[in-house]
Amino acid sequence: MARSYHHGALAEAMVEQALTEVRLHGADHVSLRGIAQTLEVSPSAAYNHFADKDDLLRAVGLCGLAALDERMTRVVAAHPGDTPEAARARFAGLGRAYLAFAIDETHLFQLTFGPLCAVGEMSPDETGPYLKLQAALDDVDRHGLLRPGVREGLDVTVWASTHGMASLMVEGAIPPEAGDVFIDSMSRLMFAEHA
Amino acid sequence: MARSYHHGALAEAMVEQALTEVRLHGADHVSLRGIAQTLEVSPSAAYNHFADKDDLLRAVGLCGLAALDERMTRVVAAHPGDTPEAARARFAGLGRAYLAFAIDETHLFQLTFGPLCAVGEMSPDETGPYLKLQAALDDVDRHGLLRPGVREGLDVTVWASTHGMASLMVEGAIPPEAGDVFIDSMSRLMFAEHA
DNA sequence: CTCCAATGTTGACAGCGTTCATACCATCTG
DNA sequence: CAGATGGTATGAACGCTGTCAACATTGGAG
Repeated sequence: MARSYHHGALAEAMVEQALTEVRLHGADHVSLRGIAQTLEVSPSAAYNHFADKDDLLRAVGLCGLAALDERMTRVVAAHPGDTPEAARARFAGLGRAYLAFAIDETHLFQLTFGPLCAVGEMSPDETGPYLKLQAALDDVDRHGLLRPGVREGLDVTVWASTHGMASLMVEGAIPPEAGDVFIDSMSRLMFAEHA
Repeated sequence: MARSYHHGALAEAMVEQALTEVRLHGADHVSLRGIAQTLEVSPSAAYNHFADKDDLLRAVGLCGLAALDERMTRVVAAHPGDTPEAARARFAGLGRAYLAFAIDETHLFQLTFGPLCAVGEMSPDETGPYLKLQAALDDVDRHGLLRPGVREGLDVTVWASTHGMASLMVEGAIPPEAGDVFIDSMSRLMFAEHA
């Protein structure tokens, strides 16, 4: 059946193949034709499943978001409990996971948060990373760890900071080792007493 | 002379044309052939001045950096003086200018800080924006406005925050109006007494 | 068993970046 | 003033791309 006229799961296969090629060479260097050839399928077969090339790449971008979300989920799971220490560990861990994702999966990160994917227009449940960050921030606040009067707008500020740090590291403007310095700096800014 | 066989200043003309097309449609939607056609020049003429298309786009990206730098220079000039108030105004103004640039020149911002341009490998004097931010941070610190023990790593943190905010606004993930909230939030985090 | 809708193919089109051989022409040399 | 030089532009060509319309094949529902 593997050799039959119909592929059976072309859509998933194309996303997967595109995903690995994006990981290797970046979104700009993947071609629909190349993917089709690797899958031993005619180039135009893709158009039964995707509106165009960008549509396929958007699907890959969603995989990137999912991968980031998974990393963050793991971090949350690794630091359970309702103690202040756990809350702080979760928060810092989430930041580190975000940066680690950007470094490990540079190309995927660029696609996911690039112009093609328009993160801004995603459905809320696809924006897991932001929600997790919000939750961690709430926990940290609930334990009274934040400096007073600092909470307003902090969700956005923290997300922006982390995302900017990740972006600049990906572009080579800031060396990857600076990640810890950043987390520390951010902690000093936010927390009442620095650990 | 305008009709002569030799153009005379093709390189500059191409960068300029590419710049306006990037501004309008984004770097992904400009073609070397299109630019050549607009300039009434053969497509291959470009290769006397640029190694390839990416090389031309990199030049455009530098224009973006210059434009940002110019905005920031204007801000510094608009708030002269060695008073604490002026220092704070300069600092906040620089942040706002960065965000405004990203919003006004979305496509240019994406190109300048995108994968193609590799901001990280630029010569130091091309990185004016970061230097200006550093200087403003020094001023603000010299006047004792910062919360104690917060200065270490703050250059990078502030740059990352602002850049991340700009990026997320550009991608549509955060609405442009949130800029002021961000500046306020950042101020609360950094400054000893909030204005 | 037949027909349908989904899925894949074939072939073509226009456009792209890039290259190579060639033509042009301002300027410097004799 | 003649001629060589070398930077600059041209033209045609190559291989590649995304995309489309017309056609072929198939599995499954009626």
